[in-house]
Amino acid sequence: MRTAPAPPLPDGAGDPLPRRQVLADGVYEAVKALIMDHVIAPGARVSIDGLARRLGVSPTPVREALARLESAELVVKEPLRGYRTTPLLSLEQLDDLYRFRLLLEPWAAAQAAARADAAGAAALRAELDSCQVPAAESYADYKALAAHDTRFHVLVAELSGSRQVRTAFERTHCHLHIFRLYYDRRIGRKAVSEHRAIADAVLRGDPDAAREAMRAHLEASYYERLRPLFGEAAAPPPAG
Amino acid sequence: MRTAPAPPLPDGAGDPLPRRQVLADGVYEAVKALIMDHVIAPGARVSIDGLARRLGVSPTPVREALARLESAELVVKEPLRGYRTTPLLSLEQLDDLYRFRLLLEPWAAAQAAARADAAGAAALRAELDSCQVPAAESYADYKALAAHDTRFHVLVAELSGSRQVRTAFERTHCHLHIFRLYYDRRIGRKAVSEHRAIADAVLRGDPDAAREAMRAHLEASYYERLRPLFGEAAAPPPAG
DNA sequence: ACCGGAAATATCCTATAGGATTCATGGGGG
DNA sequence: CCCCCATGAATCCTATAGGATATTTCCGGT
Repeated sequence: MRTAPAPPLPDGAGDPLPRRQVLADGVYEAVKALIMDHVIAPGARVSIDGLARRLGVSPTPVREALARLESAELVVKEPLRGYRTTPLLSLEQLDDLYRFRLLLEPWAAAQAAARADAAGAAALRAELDSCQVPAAESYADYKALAAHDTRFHVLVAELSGSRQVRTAFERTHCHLHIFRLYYDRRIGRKAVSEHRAIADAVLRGDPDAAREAMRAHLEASYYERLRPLFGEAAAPPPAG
Repeated sequence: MRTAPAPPLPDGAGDPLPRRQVLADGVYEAVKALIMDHVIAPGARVSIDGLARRLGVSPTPVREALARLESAELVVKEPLRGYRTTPLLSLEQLDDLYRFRLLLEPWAAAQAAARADAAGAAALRAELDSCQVPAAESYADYKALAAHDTRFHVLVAELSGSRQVRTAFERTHCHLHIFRLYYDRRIGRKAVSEHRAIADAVLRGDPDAAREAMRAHLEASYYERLRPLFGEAAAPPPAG
């Protein structure tokens, strides 16, 4: 018999959970973190009982959390065989993702500019101010910047006034997959300045400028930061 | 004490399940049917233990099924208080939904036309032929037509070649919400002929015609079939 | 008669047990 | 040496039990 614990984990990841109202929620976040930080490798199997032991809970809430993670496409279920983490984004999937973002987000930015109101403007300024400090190079700052990037894009989608667009965008979990793919700590400053350009256009109520700023931001993100990860082959434009 | 069973059910809905590989899958379909057929009313509470008793299974697979149904937005969870079915689509939500569809589906139809290949063409023809027979007025035919409509639109999204677009469209579960809203048995014939116009443009490889045919289909669906359900007030265009 | 609070009931949430299936290991045959 | 099959272990899936929380019912006070 092996009472041996699961493979050793870095720092505190996977330790027994702090008390939450519902365990399944905590398990969801814990497993998401394990996958995002590559503690559980892409394509690896995810044992229900194993996770339950590792997190110190019973399999029941783990099942519920995994069912939700499946809809985020971080894991896939094979009946009677268990769950498995999805592989990292391929180049084709990355192209497809940015083609999709180019379809939705410039439209959302233009709508946000056309609909700008006081509350929205305040929220946008608050989000930008939260990242006033150019992120240092620590891991914590990295995660903070990633969180800001996520919140900013969701906020713009929100300000478009279309719940469908916002939820469709959120359900891509694109930041999750992108930051899972890779992170270059030097990208922060440029991304933040591009965000500022988008926000300026929205706050000034200029739909065309907002649309264009968002398009430029997405293309810069793709060509300058992500596409190079896949080598030097010629990069076709994701826009179809 | 009331050992009285749950509210009586029409025909066989909610009876013990036929044997499936994994119970959670069967529970998912059964509960979806209960909600779609308004056996469980919009906004009503959905008891986990109650469903388990009604379906003759234990609460464990019911939990898993409900977690998945939540991501389809047919139910919402309130921690420690249980699940509740979502209300029917409001007029604002319907507008938003069609604005979103107008953003994605005409684009998808154009892409499908530009990329048309033999396999895709065959699939498209097969789907149309499956609805050759103009649907009669029975309930079974209604469900068959609804299923065809769903498959047709998903197929066009699929043929666009963008997995993001296809899954984003599927995740709206729009047909599910629309057919839950209402169904007029006389709409079948016109919808099918509109489908044929879209398919013709795709098969002939004409992106502009495909885009336009899809746009016309969506607008007809909205203005002629759905919008009137909400009364006679002036209908503003969903396109923003 | 109406409102507020306490007991009773129902429900949710988590843990555990056991049957069924799949995966891993080791030995025998080609 | 490689392949195939049997055995054992691990895992999944479902059911059930019990503590915790929310809801309903009932009763007394104003």
